[in-house]
Amino acid sequence: MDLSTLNKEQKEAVTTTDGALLVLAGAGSGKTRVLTMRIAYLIEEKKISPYEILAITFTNKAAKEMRERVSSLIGAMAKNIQISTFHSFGLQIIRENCNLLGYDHNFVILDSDDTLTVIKRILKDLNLDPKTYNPNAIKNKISGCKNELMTPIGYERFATSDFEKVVLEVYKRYQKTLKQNNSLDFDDLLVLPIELFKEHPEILERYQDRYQYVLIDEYQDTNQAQYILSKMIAYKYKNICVVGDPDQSIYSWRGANYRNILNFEKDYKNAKTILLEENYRSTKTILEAANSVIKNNQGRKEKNLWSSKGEGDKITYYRAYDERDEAFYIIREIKQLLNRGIKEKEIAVLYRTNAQSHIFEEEFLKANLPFKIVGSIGFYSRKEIKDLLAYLRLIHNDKDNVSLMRIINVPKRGIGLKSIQNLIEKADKEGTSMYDAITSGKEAAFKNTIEDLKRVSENLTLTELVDKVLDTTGYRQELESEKTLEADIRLENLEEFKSITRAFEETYGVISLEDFLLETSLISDVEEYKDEKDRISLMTIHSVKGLEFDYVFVTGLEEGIFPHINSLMDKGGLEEERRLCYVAITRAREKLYLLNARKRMLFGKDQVNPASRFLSELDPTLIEAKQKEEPVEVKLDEKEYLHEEDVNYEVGEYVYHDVFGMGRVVEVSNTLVSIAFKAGVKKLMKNHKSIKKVEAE
DNA sequence: GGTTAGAGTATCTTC
DNA sequence: TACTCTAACC
Repeated sequence: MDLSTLNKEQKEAVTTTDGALLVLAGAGSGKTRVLTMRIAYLIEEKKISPYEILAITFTNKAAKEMRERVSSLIGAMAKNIQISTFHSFGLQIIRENCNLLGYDHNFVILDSDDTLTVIKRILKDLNLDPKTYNPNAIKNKISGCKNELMTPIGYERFATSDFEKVVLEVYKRYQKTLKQNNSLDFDDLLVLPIELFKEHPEILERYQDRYQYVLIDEYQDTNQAQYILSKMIAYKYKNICVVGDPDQSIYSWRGANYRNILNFEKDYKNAKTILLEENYRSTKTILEAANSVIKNNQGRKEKNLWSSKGEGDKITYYRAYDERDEAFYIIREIKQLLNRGIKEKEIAVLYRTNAQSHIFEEEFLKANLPFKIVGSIGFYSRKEIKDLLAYLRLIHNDKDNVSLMRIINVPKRGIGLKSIQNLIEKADKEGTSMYDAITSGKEAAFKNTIEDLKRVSENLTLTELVDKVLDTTGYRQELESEKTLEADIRLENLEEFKSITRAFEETYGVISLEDFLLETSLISDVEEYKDEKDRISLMTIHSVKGLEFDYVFVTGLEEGIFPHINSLMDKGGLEEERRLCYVAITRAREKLYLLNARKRMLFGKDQVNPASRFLSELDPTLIEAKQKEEPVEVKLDEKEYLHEEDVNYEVGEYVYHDVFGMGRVVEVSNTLVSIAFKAGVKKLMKNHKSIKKVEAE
């Protein structure tokens, strides 16, 4: 194996295979390279079976990328390595042992919306006002308990205030409800394996023997449950390698404790520590900018990150008039980059909150720039998709009261709140699920529909089942008769859902409903299934962690936005925002753009925010500032690039596009048209002037 | 039981 | 702004 491309420290990190190893890897120091090479080294040089390696990443995206990169080193064997997130690893353990844990194999996983619904329901049962007892706050508190491995009984002695006592009561009921519904939440995916291992040491030992080599990425972001879980698995052989960077710890709000990484040397007595301090990613300018910001955090271990790359371009700071102007500037700049031959996939636009993405989405669409929004304003949280999934889940697990309540009256069947309340009480009295409690009335017709679907589901592919559900429930019909733009989009999304099920069927052959539901429950983003290469990425800073781009635009650098208003109260929160800023800056390889707006629409009101403090922390010599003092005429006037009258297309029609060349229409909706170009399928505005119809010969 | 209007509130980040 | 929830009507 060729290790000659690695520096001394990297090489050491790759070849120190036995025992505990801590790799403190600064941003861009080749961390992923080390991890993937290490796995390849274990297999090729140390002759470790791929089955004996467990690699944990933080996101699905990172897991996917790691597998690809290992695969390019060692080929097909890579698919036998367990590379997954903590949550999907936990899910796997639960699936392999669900009977011991007291769950039926057809359990379902509730997402955070579902959990919130359950909590609201419980508050209602307890006759508590959700205004006094904020359901979201309760949810977070319960999740916090679970991540600290605190059961309701354990929480009892901490619950002293009135609010905490309510949380305790809700927590107790919440656990009971989940169990009754044969369902789990995200936190259970970590908690249950730990419980299992505590009660059944022999099972733990099986996993310890199975995974003799453990690697964990982004260790600074592990919470207590994840920390304990990894410790348990690695306890017997102690071949554990953790990689991380305390300066990039940005998940404390969900229980991550960056001290886990600082305490590693205490946890493993003979642990070896390797520092990776050479940055291969960014120009000196970018790196210095990152350093000048992060050094304002107190109580951090000083690092000496350096780059052998050149100075590079200065950082561009643009102070826009408002958020639209911010988008316009980015679009103008990107167009210039593209003209210079820069690829779309090398450009990223970052923001602090998902809400900021709207304006970019809108303007990018108008400007005809190909983009993808990566992140959690997910496809899967759309109403129609959640409804469809609720049907599928109920077909799969009729104990799932949450799903049942969601769709028993969607589309309208004349089953109102009163009937549902009655059903809940009946089920409660008889000690059954709501589904089983149905015996008569309009509800019985609904039950019949589900029974039919259950029956046919055994002989249909997943995609066929989806169609069947939409047809027999009348869901599709209802949307079709609406004839509104909104209904149109919903129908389009349901079609999109089928393209996902189809993709699954292509990858796995026949996929069972069970596998599909579990597989998708951990993925919030359709983009993770697609692999379109040449698009500009728009995403939150949290989702961009672990990725890198040549050109990076960091937007919304305003007090109240970034740093976010909720973080200004305490020092810890502010320091986490600063780490977030550090992560954002260090994503860029070649050039960094920093932007903010003088005035921004927030909750329907204009707000004027001062520039972010992070900007003033930057060394001014690294920056070239531009700003717009006065509001100017909107340059990208719609008339300039849109036809006034509607243009219509038919599937199969040929068109010519100013940038993408010849293409063929593959899909048409009310406002958009999908066209297959040589460069791939693009979704464009129908009325855009850059598209011209071409008569077929 | 369904519909609608008006009020109230919220978005911070994710598996 | 945009969404959700509630109360009062039909």
